[in-house]
Amino acid sequence: MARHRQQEEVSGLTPQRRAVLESIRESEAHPTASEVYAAARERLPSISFATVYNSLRYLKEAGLVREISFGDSASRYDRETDRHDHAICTSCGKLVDFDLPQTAELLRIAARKARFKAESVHLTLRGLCPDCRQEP
Amino acid sequence: MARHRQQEEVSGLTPQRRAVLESIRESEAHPTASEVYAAARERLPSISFATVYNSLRYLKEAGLVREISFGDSASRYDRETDRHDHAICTSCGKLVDFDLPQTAELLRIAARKARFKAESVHLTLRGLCPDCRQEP
DNA sequence: AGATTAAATTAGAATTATTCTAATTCCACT
DNA sequence: AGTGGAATTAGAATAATTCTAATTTAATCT
Repeated sequence: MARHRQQEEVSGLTPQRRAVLESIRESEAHPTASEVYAAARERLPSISFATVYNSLRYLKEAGLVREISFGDSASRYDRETDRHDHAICTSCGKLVDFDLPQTAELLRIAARKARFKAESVHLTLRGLCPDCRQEP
Repeated sequence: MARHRQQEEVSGLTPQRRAVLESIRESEAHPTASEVYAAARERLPSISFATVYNSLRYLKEAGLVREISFGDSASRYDRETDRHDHAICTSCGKLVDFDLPQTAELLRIAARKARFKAESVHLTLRGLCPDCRQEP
C-alpha cells in the first residue's frame, strides 16, 4: 500500500550533511540556503556556509532534497522528495505545495513539443493565496 | 488575425532602459543580468550594473521582458512576452522555449488545487535535448 | 596492525549576483 | 528661468554562491 512516506532515517551521512538534512526536514517552510545555515548551526556550530552549499548539492543529487527557484534571487530547498508542484503568492510571497495528478500525461506532451527526452516536469502557479485574496 | 507579434518599437524609455531592452531582444539565448550588462555597455558604455538591474525590474513590470530562474544561481531574461514554457537540458544546460496549448485549462485546475486566485502558470521540463540524447 | 596514498569532504577566501541609498536628472508648475 | 518633488541613475554595500587549498576519511599495501 502506497502510504505517504514518513521521514526515514538516512544512514551513512557525515555529521554536516545530517545536520543540513535534518534542518530542512524540521522546517515547516521552504528555507533558503541562508536559513538552512542558521538552523544547521544550532546542531553543529562549527559548520561553514560552504559546507552547507556542498551538502545541499550532495543531498539534491541523492534525491533527499529538492531545489526550487523563483525570481527572488535565492534558491529555496524542500524536504519533500515525492514529485509535486508549487504555488507562489504574488502578494505576500507565500509558497504552497500541491500535486496535480495529470502531470504524468503532461510530461509526455511537453516532451513531445520540446523534442526532449523527458526526465521531470514542474509546474508553478502564480496568484493570490487564500489570505491575500480577501484584501484588495 | 493573431499573427505572432514582431518586435514593436517602444517609445518613452530612457536611453538606459532602451539599451537593456534592445540587448535582450537582440540576444538569441536567454541572457543573465551579467550578459545583458555586457551587451548594454556596447550601446551605452556609461551604464552601470545597478541600472541594468533597475531597468530589468522596470521592463519586467511593464511586461516587456520576462524573468526566468532555475537552480543555476543567476536569473535569466527572456524577450518573449507571450506566455510560454521552458525545457532545460540536464546535460548541456540548453534552454528551449515551447508552448503548451492546454495551459489555460491547467491554470484552472492548479488554482483549484492550491486554493489560489490564479494569475499565471508556468511549466518547466527537465530532460535531454535532441543533441544530448544521442551520446550516452 | 601501521604506513602510504588516493579520494572525499570541509571551510576560509574569493567571486559573482543583487540590492540599497545618496546623488543626479527630469518635469510640472510657478 | 526658478523651485519642489518624483523618477532614475550608479557607486557602494550586502548577500548568494563557488573555488581551492587544507583536512579528514577510506582504501591499499606491506
